[in-house]
Amino acid sequence: MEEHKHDHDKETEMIAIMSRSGMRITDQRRTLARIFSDTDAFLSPKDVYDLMRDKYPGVSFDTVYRNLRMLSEMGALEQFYFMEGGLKFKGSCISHHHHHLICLNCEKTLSFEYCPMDQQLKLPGSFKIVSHRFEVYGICDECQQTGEG
Amino acid sequence: MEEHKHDHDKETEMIAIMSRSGMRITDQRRTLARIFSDTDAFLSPKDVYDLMRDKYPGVSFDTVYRNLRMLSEMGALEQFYFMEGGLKFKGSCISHHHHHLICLNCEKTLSFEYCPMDQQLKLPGSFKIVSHRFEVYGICDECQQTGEG
DNA sequence: GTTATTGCAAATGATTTGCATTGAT
DNA sequence: ATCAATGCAAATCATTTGCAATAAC
Repeated sequence: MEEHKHDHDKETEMIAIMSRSGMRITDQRRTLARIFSDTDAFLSPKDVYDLMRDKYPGVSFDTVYRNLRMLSEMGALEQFYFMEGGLKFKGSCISHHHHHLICLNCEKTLSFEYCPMDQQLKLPGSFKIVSHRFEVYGICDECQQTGEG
Repeated sequence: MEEHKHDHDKETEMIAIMSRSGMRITDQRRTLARIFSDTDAFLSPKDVYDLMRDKYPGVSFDTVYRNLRMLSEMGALEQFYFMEGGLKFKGSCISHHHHHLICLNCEKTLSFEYCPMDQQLKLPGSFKIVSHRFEVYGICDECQQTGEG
């Protein structure tokens, strides 16, 4: 059930972000960019570590963590905390604002354009709105078919 | 900046949930019900532990954890993972479906009725929708005034 | 050559578990 | 009296840190 619709633009963009932020482009980071441009799913640090080791048997867990954190901080990755699965990462879609459908089974994501904040929400009190979060969870086509949901 | 709009109904409801689920009503749990009916804010396990200790100097951290987890599982508490602050809990509002404004400063919450899923969202693919999440983050009235945001 | 990045090992922090004791029913 | 809940200590798991060796610029 591996995803391999490699998104070359995303890979290039990720490396560009690193460069722009003054990071050095190491082979590990190149591999990270490759991993995240190869999938739309959320990956745990362990997932990433395992994928990295395919190419770099000697890679260390802390380097994976360090890089995941740095890439998140500079916006190349999105973080998400799954109540059951802990913290996971996916390549971020910097290009435009949108929200996600998230498959509870395979954790792949599908983005969509509708944003609730575009409505005239009348919210109580007078909060100064800073950000919002809207996600829809379910079982994707594929997982429904393979009965894995 | 303590909240003390004690919600007696919520306290009663929480204890009722425990009873219904076959839990024994210990003093610690009574105190938990009290703590969560005294505030609309999210509390970390450490916050709860500290509040508990006011009444029970001898209470242990693991008991707090155990009870927070059990109460979440039986629906008396809602969990939320703050990217910066980790896992926190608040008394859940079982009565009706709604979403929250969450103050990024004091973590108090304000509920509102608008739900994006009531719109005719046209979502891509054919996900089987299971659940959703919508939260608005900002700075509450109070924190704006005290300049803490 | 200079400075960031890596791998290692060790430290930290959060959460969980086993077990004898205590307390609610 | 019975069985679940507690407190303690130790175990586990995730994440972070210090530092010398290494690699990118």
